[in-house]
Amino acid sequence: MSIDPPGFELPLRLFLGFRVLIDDLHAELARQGHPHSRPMHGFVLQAIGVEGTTAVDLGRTLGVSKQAAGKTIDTLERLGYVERARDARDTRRKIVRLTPAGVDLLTRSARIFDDLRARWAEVIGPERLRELEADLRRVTPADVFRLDVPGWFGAS
Amino acid sequence: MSIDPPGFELPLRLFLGFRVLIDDLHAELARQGHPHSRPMHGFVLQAIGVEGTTAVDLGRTLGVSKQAAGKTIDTLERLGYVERARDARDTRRKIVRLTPAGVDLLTRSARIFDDLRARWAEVIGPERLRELEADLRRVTPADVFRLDVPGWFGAS
DNA sequence: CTTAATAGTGAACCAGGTTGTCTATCGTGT
DNA sequence: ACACGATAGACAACCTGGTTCACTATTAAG
Repeated sequence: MSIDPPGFELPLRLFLGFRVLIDDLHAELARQGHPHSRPMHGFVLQAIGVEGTTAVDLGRTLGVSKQAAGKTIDTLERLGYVERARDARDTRRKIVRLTPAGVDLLTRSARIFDDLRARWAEVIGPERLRELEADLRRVTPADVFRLDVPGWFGAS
Repeated sequence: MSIDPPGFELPLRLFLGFRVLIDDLHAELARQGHPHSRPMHGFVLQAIGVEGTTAVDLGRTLGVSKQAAGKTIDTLERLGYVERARDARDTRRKIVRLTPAGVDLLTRSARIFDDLRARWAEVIGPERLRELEADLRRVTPADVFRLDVPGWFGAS
């Protein structure tokens, strides 16, 4: 490689760590009956939450337009992970709620993430893993959503 | 948040760490005369390397089709970071090479990444940072390119 | 009660990925 | 020597998912 400073490895390793976790998660989710689940879905379902939300709010949470949020909801609805219901108080709004399949996906994801974390603890040791998480917490912002990964990384 | 296991934080922190580094890099690059540089560009320029490459090879390196690589090269060419030259040995091939602007972008990125890493070292301590990198190396694959981030995270 | 703000939707557009097709050129085997 | 398969690049069509603009329906406020 031409230009390979020490600082160049750090972002790569962080991303690869993220990616390997997400890939392992979805391989396991596919085995557990969610073959069509995509990386974005879990995050969106998490952002929707058990309380439900609306397209506008979801867009705000994820940092995308309400139209983009609406399209994502369409996809999740088609996959059976969410459903839309009219709000009696405000007939403009449509509440987006998790279906049992959506809750199942979130529940399994949670357990699988715990398992993957345990595997990391076996490799690098539980203490080092706790330190790694603590260190990352100190150098990253608190705001957890607003990933807006698709688009953000784009080359345009 | 509804479902918030310990294992759920780890991938988020990894991604946020990656993202905060990349965002800071591009904020600084914009200040240093590269306002149109996007996250993907640095990785692609790195993959092209000072030796140059072809669309087919670049596609192989990045894990995308040769057509997609060609489109990315079009963009970088339009921005003035690479240029295409005919290969005298094989007139089918077009060698993609970094322009001085492309080399400048890579050089500055390298220095800025080093600076950002130094800032992390100030926050969490140099020893902890080395441990963090060593630990990540043990849980991530060696293959550094093939990010194929756009698309991989998609919600389709 | 008029008017401004908000929720959702559709259309047009853009970026960037895919596959399929096509031409030009290279390289090899007979 | 030459035919033929493999390769490089480009073009088109299509898909996804993002954007903005425009529009309707409904709520909230002056």
